[in-house]
Amino acid sequence: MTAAATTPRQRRKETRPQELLDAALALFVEKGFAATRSEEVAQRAGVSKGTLYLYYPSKEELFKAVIRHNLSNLIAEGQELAAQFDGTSSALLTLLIGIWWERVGNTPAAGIHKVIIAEVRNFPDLAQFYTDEVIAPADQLFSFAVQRGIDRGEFRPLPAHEVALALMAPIIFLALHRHSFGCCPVHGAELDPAAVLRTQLDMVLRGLEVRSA
Amino acid sequence: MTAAATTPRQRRKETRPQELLDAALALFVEKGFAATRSEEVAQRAGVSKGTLYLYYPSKEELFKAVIRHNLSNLIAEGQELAAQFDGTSSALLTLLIGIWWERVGNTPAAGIHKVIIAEVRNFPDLAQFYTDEVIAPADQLFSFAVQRGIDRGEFRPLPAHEVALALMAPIIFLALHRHSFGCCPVHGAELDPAAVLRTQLDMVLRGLEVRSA
Amino acid sequence: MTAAATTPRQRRKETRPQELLDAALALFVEKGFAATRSEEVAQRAGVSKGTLYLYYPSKEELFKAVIRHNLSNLIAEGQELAAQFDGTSSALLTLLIGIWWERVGNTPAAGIHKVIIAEVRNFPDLAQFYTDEVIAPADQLFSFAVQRGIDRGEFRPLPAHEVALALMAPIIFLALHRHSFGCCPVHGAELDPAAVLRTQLDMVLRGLEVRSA
Amino acid sequence: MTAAATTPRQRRKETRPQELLDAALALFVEKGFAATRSEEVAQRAGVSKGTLYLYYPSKEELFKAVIRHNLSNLIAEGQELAAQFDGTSSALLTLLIGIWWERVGNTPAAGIHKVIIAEVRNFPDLAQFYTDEVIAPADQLFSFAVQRGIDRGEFRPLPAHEVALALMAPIIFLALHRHSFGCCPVHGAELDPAAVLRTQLDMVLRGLEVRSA
DNA sequence: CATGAATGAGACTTCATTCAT
DNA sequence: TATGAATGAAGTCTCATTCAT
Repeated sequence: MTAAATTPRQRRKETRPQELLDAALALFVEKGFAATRSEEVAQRAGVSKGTLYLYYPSKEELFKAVIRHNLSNLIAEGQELAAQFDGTSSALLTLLIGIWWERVGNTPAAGIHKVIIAEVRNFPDLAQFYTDEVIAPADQLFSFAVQRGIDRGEFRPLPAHEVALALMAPIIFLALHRHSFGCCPVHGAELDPAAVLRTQLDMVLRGLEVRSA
Repeated sequence: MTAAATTPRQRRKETRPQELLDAALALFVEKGFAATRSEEVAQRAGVSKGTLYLYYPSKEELFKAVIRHNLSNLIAEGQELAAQFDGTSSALLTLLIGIWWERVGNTPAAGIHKVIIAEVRNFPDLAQFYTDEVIAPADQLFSFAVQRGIDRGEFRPLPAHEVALALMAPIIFLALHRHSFGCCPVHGAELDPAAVLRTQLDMVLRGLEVRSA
Repeated sequence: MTAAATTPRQRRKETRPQELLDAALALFVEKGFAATRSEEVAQRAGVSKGTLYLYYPSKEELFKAVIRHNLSNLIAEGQELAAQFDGTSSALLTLLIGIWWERVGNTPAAGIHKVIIAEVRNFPDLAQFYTDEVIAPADQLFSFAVQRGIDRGEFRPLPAHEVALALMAPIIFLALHRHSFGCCPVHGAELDPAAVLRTQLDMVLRGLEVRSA
Repeated sequence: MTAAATTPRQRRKETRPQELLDAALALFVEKGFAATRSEEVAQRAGVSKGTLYLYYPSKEELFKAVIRHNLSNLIAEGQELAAQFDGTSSALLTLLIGIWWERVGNTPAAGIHKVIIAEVRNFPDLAQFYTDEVIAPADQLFSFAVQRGIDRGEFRPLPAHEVALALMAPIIFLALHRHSFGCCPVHGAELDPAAVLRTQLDMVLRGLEVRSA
């Protein structure tokens, strides 16, 4: 009856959005956007269905918030990092991919891409939002790093954008796998993600670099 | 006696399955498995809802039939081809990928993988079916071709299975893209698929081959 | 190619109605009227769905035919028998019930009453038909036999119609049981029908007869 | 701001189950289990289809709840009463049957047996539930009362279980009739239920009692 | 006569969203 | 703010009946 400095409920109020976002991320990734029931999101966040709608006016807006919260910021960081980077372009790319792996690839956030790919055509607004907020900036970031390597004579003069895609392909491939077959106990689809990622990037970088001799 | 007031009610038992399969493929790829209404499939095939269920006892069985019809056979062909192939392993891989591109990548069938990835977790039976019928055999096929190259001294001695994945990654990446962002008029996500595929595989093969000098 | 005196198909044609009626009786009794699919009836009779509709224009007409074939005739026979009977009224009733048991109670036809009871309210036409063709005549038959006993001083002077019901109740009870719980392997509802019938009728007749001393 | 355009949307969690149970009982008895549409139940209870499913997860569970609510409790009461009863066994049986008539026979609940009989074979789960919850206990109750009469020398030493059936037969017969032919305006099937019941039980008891002289 | 492919109304159940409390 | 009861549109699948062959 005597109030603590901040009662549990008050403290709760400030962290609600975060809790909802986490719950939503987990469920969207697990079941997809359409198949996730809003009640389940609320339940997992420990609130009622009504409360969810108090914070986000619809399931679609909730998903946008999830994307913003988990990906948009990260990409911005990457862009700053790239702008100030000092070492070789191979090192830059390796660093960027390492960061991605740690902060996204190895977390539930990697599943967002799967969800988007699956439902683009049914939710065009969502698709456009994701393109603007995530795909375009990420593309730009990798293209920049590749072009930097070409300009500095480290890489062969290939079309930067396509090379960027070649670099992102294994990343995305892995992210998709981890959140589809990788999750289900489906016999015959096991993978060691870190090893696969290393092998693939190694191969691509090796094919990209100028051969000294 | 007067002009027909109702539907023609054509009888075409022979061609129905094919028509239904085509309609189903198109819609599953466009909207996903769960989001495709069975009535829509029927309509697109020019029949009534009931007729669809005359041929396939459930939406899930319909999807399995789509997979079998579009992918299972093709993979079997590839396996035969690989077994009798005579040229270099690079040529074999290039040929296999070329065939895939022509018969799958460049057709709606490429979208099946997207659908599966999206819905594995909600339809485990479907996932297992796809793994058994498509993923495992395809994996085996590419691994075989890579191992052949290693055994014949054409490729560096890398783990065959992981290299196979590196080869399939761009294919799958492309297939996914073509049937997600590539379909929507989403500004900023355009791609020239054939060119991308060429670049990526080129890079991987280049990284794979033994350097003579 | 040379025709036999009667080809199988020709012989079939004459027995079709009988076969359809038998199949229908079995299925209606097993699953009820509404729950029996007409296709199943056809299948069990070894013909196609269309053929069934060639002989009976609707499921309802088919059921009426089943009733007529299995019950109407029997009751008419009973009425003739009662009219000419010579012995005691107890003997007459025992005979009538014996015949019923042999020709109806112990055959699938006993299930018809269950079906009717279950679906009267959804199919009033059927109900009226059954009342006119079966219930009323049967009632009349038993009432007649009871009244005969009273008139001849064998039975106490009770209201004949109500006594008739008391006599029919165990019969009907048994028929219903045999075709509901008695069919399912439902633990705790087993019964020895013949014994039960004997006990019950014994009791009723004993309560009905005039006590000599 | 203007007059409500939509439904009142009352909130009455407390009274809903009772209202739904009543509506369900009425409709199941009128039309049978399979033929009753869940939407109709909801409508009759004054709620929407969705609301029904808020309280009972399926039509089958709804029916089970109806059975429990209307019969299970009553039988338990009867068992207590029988255990403490002091008078003759004839009086006990007459009392039990009187209670049944008042609380079940003369209410819609009497129709439940009809529904069950009609659909046992199509819904085995329901049948088993009814057997366990109703038939077995009722059987036990009547058998107990009969055996008590035999043990106390009031009744002839007949097999108790079969006598119990003879006593229940008219009850059930009546219940079935009241909710089948008795409901429809079917000419030729009228009955005065109370009188019939009296006549039949009288006769059975008369046949059961030990004759003093 | 016989067939069985085709139809389409209709059943149960789910779930995003609203709103009275 | 927070709740959770209530809504109703929508989706899968069934089946009596029809009709072209």
